[in-house]
Amino acid sequence: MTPPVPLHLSLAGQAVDVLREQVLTGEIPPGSRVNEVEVAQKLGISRGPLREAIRHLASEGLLTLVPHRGAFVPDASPEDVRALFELRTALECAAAELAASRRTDVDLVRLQDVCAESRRNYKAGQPFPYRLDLAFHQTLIEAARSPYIAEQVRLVQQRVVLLRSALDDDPPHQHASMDDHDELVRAIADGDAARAATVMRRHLSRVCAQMITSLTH
Amino acid sequence: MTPPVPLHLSLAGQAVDVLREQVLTGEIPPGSRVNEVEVAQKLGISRGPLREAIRHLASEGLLTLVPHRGAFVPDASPEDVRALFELRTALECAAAELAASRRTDVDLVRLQDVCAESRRNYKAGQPFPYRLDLAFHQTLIEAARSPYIAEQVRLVQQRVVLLRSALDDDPPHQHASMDDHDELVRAIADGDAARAATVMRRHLSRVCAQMITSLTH
DNA sequence: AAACTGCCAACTGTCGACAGTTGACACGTT
DNA sequence: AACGTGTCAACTGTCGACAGTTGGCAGTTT
Repeated sequence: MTPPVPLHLSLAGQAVDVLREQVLTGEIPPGSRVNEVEVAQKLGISRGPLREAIRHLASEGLLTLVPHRGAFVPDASPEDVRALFELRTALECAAAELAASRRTDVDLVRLQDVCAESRRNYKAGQPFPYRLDLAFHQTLIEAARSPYIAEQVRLVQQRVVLLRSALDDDPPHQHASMDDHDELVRAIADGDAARAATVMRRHLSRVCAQMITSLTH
Repeated sequence: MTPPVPLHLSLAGQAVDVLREQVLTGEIPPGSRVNEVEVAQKLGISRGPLREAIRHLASEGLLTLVPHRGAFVPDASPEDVRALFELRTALECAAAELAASRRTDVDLVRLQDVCAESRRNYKAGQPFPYRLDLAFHQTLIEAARSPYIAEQVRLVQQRVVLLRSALDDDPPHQHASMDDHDELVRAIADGDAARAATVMRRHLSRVCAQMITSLTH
């Protein structure tokens, strides 16, 4: 029944998926260590594939390796957050510019749909789910049609998820984010690359500040 | 005495250095495969550490992995070059802006030194060595003081080195590059972030075009 | 009591061997 | 002769075991 093999990712690949999930959800908390034999047994695999998975996640920035000590889940300082957002800003501003000049009409519809769903959710009293924020930025990246930038944005967003601590809880911030998204879509709809970049920069600057304050309190 | 251990990199780490060198110099030509047992024997190590090294280089984009087939040195299409330079432009334009606003005086001196040495070299009839071009961009990145951007630029530059095919041979292009560098330094000296970004964008656009033409001919 | 020294357990780094898959070659069929 | 099939060698994926290093703990000294 199950497809013979194609679904059957290598053990290392499966381990990457499981570990990534556990790190991003905080099931393996920041600062803690990853014991190779212990985790390998828990996953029912040998240490070889698990090591491969660990190194892979380390290359994505989700783990940090210390020689002869093992792999640790990094916990971030405000300075780290600031530096990481400088990278994110560089990438996503460029993506916003490209999206403004390359977008198709279906790209535009997709972006508007995500924004609309966010509004609906919000008005229904629900918080602005991080899921929809991710979806918006993801859709924008696809509209930019720049595979290398897209890949890097994906990695950076992952690291942001790793550091984010309850960003969903601040209604004024949520409202501002949704406004930013709407304004971004308008700029992209107009094909105004410069304005798209400007709005994106302001948006990420706000998000970064919010993260740092919620990190230090 | 040699420090007790720190010099003693892990076998995997040593393998990474050796392999990276061989890939970047073309000693292992693009399109060719990396045989695990063969290379492991040649390096005098086991397959374990070598596999780790291969995966690491793959995460840097210097090798591409194919399940059950092995690791290959990627050879690029013009479309790849264009997409890669979109990423490079995003990163280095941001770096140029940051450098313009954060540079210290010694940063400025270093940049001017590199430019001066390039000029001297060029007037002496020598070609503009790629080494100095790398040095310039490296110095600019350091002046930007943004560690995450710096790391990504390093990785992208590496991939550019991998694709570049005799860029040193076109004198007009070299001249234009040196002019671009000089103008960049002036913008950074003035603290003019917007102009620095503009010049960097034009510079990389030129380099990209040059690479694509020299790739297709 | 504080500091130093030597030992020990736990864990990572490395190795060699086995199992499963892939692509190619040879053979047989139409 | 072209095509389909079966077999095989080569290589990657995975495993279990050994060696070297690290950090901590107990014992000793001042």
